[in-house]
Amino acid sequence: MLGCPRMSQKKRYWLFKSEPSVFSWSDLESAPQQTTYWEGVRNYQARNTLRDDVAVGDEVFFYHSQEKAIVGVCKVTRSGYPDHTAFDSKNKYYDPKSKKESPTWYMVDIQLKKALNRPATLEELKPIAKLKPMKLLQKGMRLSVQPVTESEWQTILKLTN
DNA sequence: GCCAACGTTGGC
DNA sequence: GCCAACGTTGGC
Repeated sequence: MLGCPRMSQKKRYWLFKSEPSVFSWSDLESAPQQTTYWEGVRNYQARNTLRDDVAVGDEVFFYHSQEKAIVGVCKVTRSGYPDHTAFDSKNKYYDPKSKKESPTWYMVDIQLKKALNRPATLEELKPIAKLKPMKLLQKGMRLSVQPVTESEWQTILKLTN
Protein backbone atom coordinates (compact mmCIF):
# COMPACT_ATOMS: atom_id res chain seq x y z
CA MET A 1 0.00 0.00 0.00
CA LEU A 2 1.43 3.36 -0.98
CA GLY A 3 1.67 5.99 1.69
CA CYS A 4 1.84 3.50 4.49
CA PRO A 5 5.39 3.92 5.77
CA ARG A 6 5.83 0.56 7.47
CA MET A 7 4.51 -1.30 4.42
CA SER A 8 7.40 -0.19 2.27
CA GLN A 9 9.98 -1.20 4.83
CA LYS A 10 12.17 -4.17 4.54
CA LYS A 11 11.32 -7.29 6.42
CA ARG A 12 12.73 -7.30 9.92
CA TYR A 13 13.80 -10.10 12.18
CA TRP A 14 13.02 -10.75 15.83
CA LEU A 15 13.59 -13.23 18.58
CA PHE A 16 10.79 -14.19 20.98
CA LYS A 17 11.57 -16.08 24.15
CA SER A 18 9.17 -18.59 25.59
CA GLU A 19 9.27 -20.77 28.65
CA PRO A 20 8.55 -24.19 27.10
CA SER A 21 6.58 -25.25 30.17
CA VAL A 22 4.24 -22.32 29.47
CA PHE A 23 4.14 -22.37 25.69
CA SER A 24 6.47 -24.49 23.60
CA TRP A 25 7.28 -25.02 19.96
CA SER A 26 5.25 -28.22 20.00
CA ASP A 27 2.30 -26.30 21.45
CA LEU A 28 2.57 -24.04 18.42
CA GLU A 29 2.76 -27.07 16.12
CA SER A 30 -0.54 -28.33 17.41
CA ALA A 31 -2.28 -24.96 17.56
CA PRO A 32 -5.04 -24.20 15.03
CA GLN A 33 -3.42 -22.95 11.80
CA GLN A 34 -0.17 -23.32 13.75
CA THR A 35 -0.80 -19.76 14.80
CA THR A 36 -0.84 -18.11 18.20
CA TYR A 37 -1.14 -14.69 19.75
CA TRP A 38 1.93 -13.75 21.75
CA GLU A 39 0.36 -13.04 25.11
CA GLY A 40 1.68 -11.90 28.43
CA VAL A 41 4.53 -9.56 27.55
CA ARG A 42 4.70 -7.27 30.59
CA ASN A 43 7.82 -5.27 29.98
CA TYR A 44 7.63 -1.79 28.51
CA GLN A 45 10.53 -2.07 26.13
CA ALA A 46 9.23 -5.35 24.74
CA ARG A 47 5.74 -3.84 24.61
CA ASN A 48 7.00 -0.93 22.52
CA THR A 49 8.58 -3.36 20.09
CA LEU A 50 5.38 -5.36 19.72
CA ARG A 51 3.21 -2.29 19.42
CA ASP A 52 5.38 -0.19 17.12
CA ASP A 53 7.92 -2.26 15.26
CA VAL A 54 6.85 -5.82 14.61
CA ALA A 55 5.05 -5.93 11.26
CA VAL A 56 3.18 -8.51 9.21
CA GLY A 57 5.67 -10.51 7.16
CA ASP A 58 8.53 -10.11 9.64
CA GLU A 59 10.21 -13.29 10.76
CA VAL A 60 10.75 -14.52 14.29
CA PHE A 61 13.13 -16.92 15.94
CA PHE A 62 11.29 -18.99 18.54
CA TYR A 63 13.57 -19.41 21.56
CA HIS A 64 13.10 -21.89 24.39
CA SER A 65 14.26 -20.30 27.63
CA GLN A 66 14.89 -23.40 29.67
CA GLU A 67 16.58 -25.25 26.87
CA LYS A 68 18.43 -22.03 25.94
CA ALA A 69 18.10 -22.67 22.24
CA ILE A 70 16.45 -21.29 19.14
CA VAL A 71 14.18 -24.04 17.90
CA GLY A 72 12.26 -22.65 14.96
CA VAL A 73 11.18 -19.87 12.65
CA CYS A 74 7.81 -18.14 12.58
CA LYS A 75 6.27 -15.35 10.59
CA VAL A 76 4.21 -12.48 11.88
CA THR A 77 0.61 -12.66 10.68
CA ARG A 78 -0.83 -9.78 12.67
CA SER A 79 0.89 -6.66 13.95
CA GLY A 80 0.48 -5.10 17.39
CA TYR A 81 -2.99 -5.03 18.97
CA PRO A 82 -4.15 -4.88 22.60
CA ASP A 83 -3.28 -7.89 24.75
CA HIS A 84 -6.73 -8.98 25.93
CA THR A 85 -5.33 -11.26 28.64
CA ALA A 86 -4.57 -8.10 30.61
CA PHE A 87 -8.31 -7.33 30.80
CA ASP A 88 -9.34 -10.70 32.20
CA SER A 89 -9.25 -10.81 36.01
CA LYS A 90 -9.05 -14.61 35.93
CA ASN A 91 -6.08 -14.68 33.61
CA LYS A 92 -2.61 -15.01 35.06
CA TYR A 93 -1.51 -12.06 32.95
CA TYR A 94 -4.30 -9.86 34.30
CA ASP A 95 -3.23 -6.27 34.85
CA PRO A 96 -5.87 -3.92 36.28
CA LYS A 97 -3.85 -0.93 35.07
CA SER A 98 -4.55 -1.83 31.46
CA LYS A 99 -7.91 -0.47 30.31
CA LYS A 100 -9.70 -1.37 27.12
CA GLU A 101 -9.92 2.34 26.20
CA SER A 102 -6.18 2.76 26.68
CA PRO A 103 -4.42 -0.60 26.71
CA THR A 104 -1.05 -0.85 28.41
CA TRP A 105 -0.02 -4.14 26.83
CA TYR A 106 0.12 -5.38 23.27
CA MET A 107 0.44 -8.65 21.41
CA VAL A 108 1.07 -9.85 17.87
CA ASP A 109 0.14 -13.07 16.08
CA ILE A 110 2.75 -15.44 14.75
CA GLN A 111 2.49 -18.54 12.62
CA LEU A 112 4.89 -21.44 12.53
CA LYS A 113 7.02 -21.43 9.43
CA LYS A 114 9.53 -24.17 9.99
CA ALA A 115 11.53 -25.87 12.68
CA LEU A 116 15.28 -25.50 12.53
CA ASN A 117 16.93 -28.75 11.45
CA ARG A 118 18.32 -28.81 14.94
CA PRO A 119 18.15 -26.36 17.86
CA ALA A 120 20.78 -23.62 17.87
CA THR A 121 21.95 -23.48 21.47
CA LEU A 122 23.14 -20.41 23.32
CA GLU A 123 26.29 -22.33 24.08
CA GLU A 124 27.25 -22.75 20.43
CA LEU A 125 26.22 -19.23 19.43
CA LYS A 126 28.36 -17.53 22.07
CA PRO A 127 31.80 -18.18 20.57
CA ILE A 128 30.78 -17.12 17.05
CA ALA A 129 32.53 -13.82 16.33
CA LYS A 130 29.84 -12.52 13.98
CA LEU A 131 27.24 -12.99 16.68
CA LYS A 132 29.15 -11.17 19.37
CA PRO A 133 26.91 -8.07 19.22
CA MET A 134 23.73 -10.14 19.21
CA LYS A 135 21.30 -8.99 21.88
CA LEU A 136 20.58 -12.50 23.09
CA LEU A 137 24.22 -13.02 24.00
CA GLN A 138 24.71 -9.84 26.00
CA LYS A 139 25.19 -10.18 29.71
CA GLY A 140 22.10 -9.40 31.72
CA MET A 141 19.88 -9.39 28.63
CA ARG A 142 16.46 -10.53 29.71
CA LEU A 143 14.26 -8.96 27.09
CA SER A 144 11.73 -11.51 25.87
CA VAL A 145 11.17 -9.71 22.56
CA GLN A 146 14.28 -8.47 20.83
CA PRO A 147 15.54 -7.48 17.40
CA VAL A 148 17.85 -9.69 15.35
CA THR A 149 19.90 -8.23 12.51
CA GLU A 150 19.71 -9.73 9.05
CA SER A 151 23.31 -10.89 9.25
CA GLU A 152 22.73 -12.55 12.64
CA TRP A 153 19.64 -14.18 11.20
CA GLN A 154 21.50 -15.58 8.20
CA THR A 155 24.43 -16.74 10.29
CA ILE A 156 22.18 -18.78 12.53
CA LEU A 157 20.20 -20.25 9.65
CA LYS A 158 23.41 -21.27 7.92
CA LEU A 159 24.74 -22.80 11.12
CA THR A 160 21.80 -25.17 11.48
CA ASN A 161 21.56 -26.09 7.82
C1' DG B 1 19.92 -23.80 43.74
C1' DC B 2 22.40 -19.55 44.38
C1' DC B 3 22.97 -14.96 43.38
C1' DA B 4 23.84 -10.90 40.25
C1' DA B 5 21.51 -7.98 37.18
C1' DC B 6 17.51 -5.82 35.98
C1' DG B 7 12.86 -3.71 36.06
C1' DT B 8 9.05 -2.19 38.83
C1' DT B 9 6.76 -0.44 42.89
C1' DG B 10 5.93 2.49 46.55
C1' DG B 11 7.25 5.52 50.49
C1' DC B 12 8.90 9.78 51.32
C1' DG C 1 11.80 12.63 41.65
C1' DC C 2 14.81 9.74 44.37
C1' DC C 3 15.92 5.42 46.09
C1' DA C 4 15.15 1.24 48.91
C1' DA C 5 12.65 -2.92 48.69
C1' DC C 6 10.98 -6.42 46.15
C1' DG C 7 10.17 -9.80 42.35
C1' DT C 8 11.90 -12.00 38.26
C1' DT C 9 15.21 -13.63 34.96
C1' DG C 10 19.13 -15.93 33.63
C1' DG C 11 24.11 -17.39 34.10
C1' DC C 12 26.74 -20.47 36.42
